[in-house]
Amino acid sequence: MNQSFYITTPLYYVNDRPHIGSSYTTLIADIIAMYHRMKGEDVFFLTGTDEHGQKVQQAAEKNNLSPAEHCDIYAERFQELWSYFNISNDDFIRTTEARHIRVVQDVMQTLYDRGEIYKDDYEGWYSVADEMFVSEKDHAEGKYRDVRRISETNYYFRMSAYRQRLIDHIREHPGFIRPENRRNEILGFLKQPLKDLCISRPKARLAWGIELPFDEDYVTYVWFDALLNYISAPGYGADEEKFRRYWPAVHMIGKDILTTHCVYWPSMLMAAGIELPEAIFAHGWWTSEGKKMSKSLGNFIDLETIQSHCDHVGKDAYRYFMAKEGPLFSDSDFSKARFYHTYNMDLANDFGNLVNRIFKLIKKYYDGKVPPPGTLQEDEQEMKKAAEAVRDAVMEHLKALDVNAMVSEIIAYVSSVNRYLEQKEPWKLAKSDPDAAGRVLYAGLASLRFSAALLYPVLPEKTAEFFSMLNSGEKPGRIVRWEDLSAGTELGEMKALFPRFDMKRLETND
RNA sequence: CGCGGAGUGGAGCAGUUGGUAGCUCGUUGGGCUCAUAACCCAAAGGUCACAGGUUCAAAUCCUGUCUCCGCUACCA
Repeated sequence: MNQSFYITTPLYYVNDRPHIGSSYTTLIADIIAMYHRMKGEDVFFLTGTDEHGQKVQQAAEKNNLSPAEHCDIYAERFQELWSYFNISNDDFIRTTEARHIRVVQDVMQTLYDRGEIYKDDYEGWYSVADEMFVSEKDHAEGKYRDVRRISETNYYFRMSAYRQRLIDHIREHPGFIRPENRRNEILGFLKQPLKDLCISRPKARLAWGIELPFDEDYVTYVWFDALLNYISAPGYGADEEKFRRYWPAVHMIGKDILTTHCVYWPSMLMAAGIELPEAIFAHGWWTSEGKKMSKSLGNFIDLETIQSHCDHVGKDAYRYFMAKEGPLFSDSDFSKARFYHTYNMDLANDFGNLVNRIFKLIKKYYDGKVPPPGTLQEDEQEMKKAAEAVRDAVMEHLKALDVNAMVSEIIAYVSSVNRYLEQKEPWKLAKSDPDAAGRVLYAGLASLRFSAALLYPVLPEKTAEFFSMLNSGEKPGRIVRWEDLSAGTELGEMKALFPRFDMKRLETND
């Protein structure tokens, strides 16, 4: 049986409107999933929505909807978004689904039976206005209004007991938390004693949640509920074969939810006796035009803005930018100028223009048919070897989940084909030495075909168009051999894959 | 306050067994004209935050200073 690969996005909370940040995690997870499928692996790629909790309940009330109705609207919105971006997720889980609730209650009961959960009173500051508990420090700083001392009885998970085991695991598995700076953050965090985690909410205060199996007066704390999706979706407790096949997962997350994923989640799994995730990768944030995105500044890059960019240069251009320039290891800036500039440089000038010139040369001098390679000479052998080296490098970077490096590697190769052409000048050779010109054009086209095949997860639509132009009967989705470009095939109709974007348009309208 | 990270030519970044600083973009000059005002070549531009120290030799190791940033959890 093929090797399996399981990758997840966080479950998106059905409260905020989707924006660039929501799309980024999903897009890079999608790209990684697609590369693994290209390798022939059996991939399970999961995303979904997190639908419980106080904020959902409040938002629903505000709109005069039941929480369930509210969730339906948002879940659909996310599904439409992923469909718009051609996201290849294999499953979409909603935490309000029965299959999920069953697992949450099952795990909850197991932990309770094992004595991992206990009941206790908590006394602390509570802001009535904001309906939430306030830390000692925040209260001292006067951040919240209407604060009073209250006490509440809740259930607690003995998370503190797992501190040392967690530290050991992180130390013994360097790739468990990535990138390394995040790993250090968590190790730093764990230097202090770990507290137990409050995992319930009294229904009197919050009804919208999964009822505790051992106390009907309480619902499960939303994070405890949500994290379990990673095992409920692949069939934990329901389809053991499927679960064993896919678990453990690689979790792609944003840096904001590092602690929940790297501390709460592994502790929960250890307590339940379940294997820990293979890796947790926390990427950085996008800034917008050089500034931190914030609700108050109102500079969130929302879906409408993204779609208008996609209308100009295609969805693949957006995927490409996310993949190549995205904040994998630190924060990164999304500006219109940078976005369109990158599009022009890499896709229009390098890739698109190169396709165009080679196709035109073949049309002009070879009647539109792929010329025979003849006997490849040293330079062509070099192109072939370089292509294979790029493929290997891309697969290495894939292991590190370094999408930035993967894309850079391929586009640098495409760029080298431009240099190769310039050096060989097939437009001159065509007149003096047609065989040599044919060989060069074959090598150029073979290199482009190889690159296009490798770029498929990043540019699914455009590489499909490329193969259709190539008219070889192939579809992207697998890694090809450089030398398998068959001579004699008549090229299909030509069109500009990536029309240049006129930067002047940025000044005039949008 | 504590812990951690960062400060490299105009911009964004590489650069951990220490040995005369690289990449992409931008800028300037040239070439080519098969191509989407594209492509190719070349040049200019950095005392590698600052001050000390170790060493034959430091962006790279040590010490101190300045600046920026992240984390410090039950409201995900």
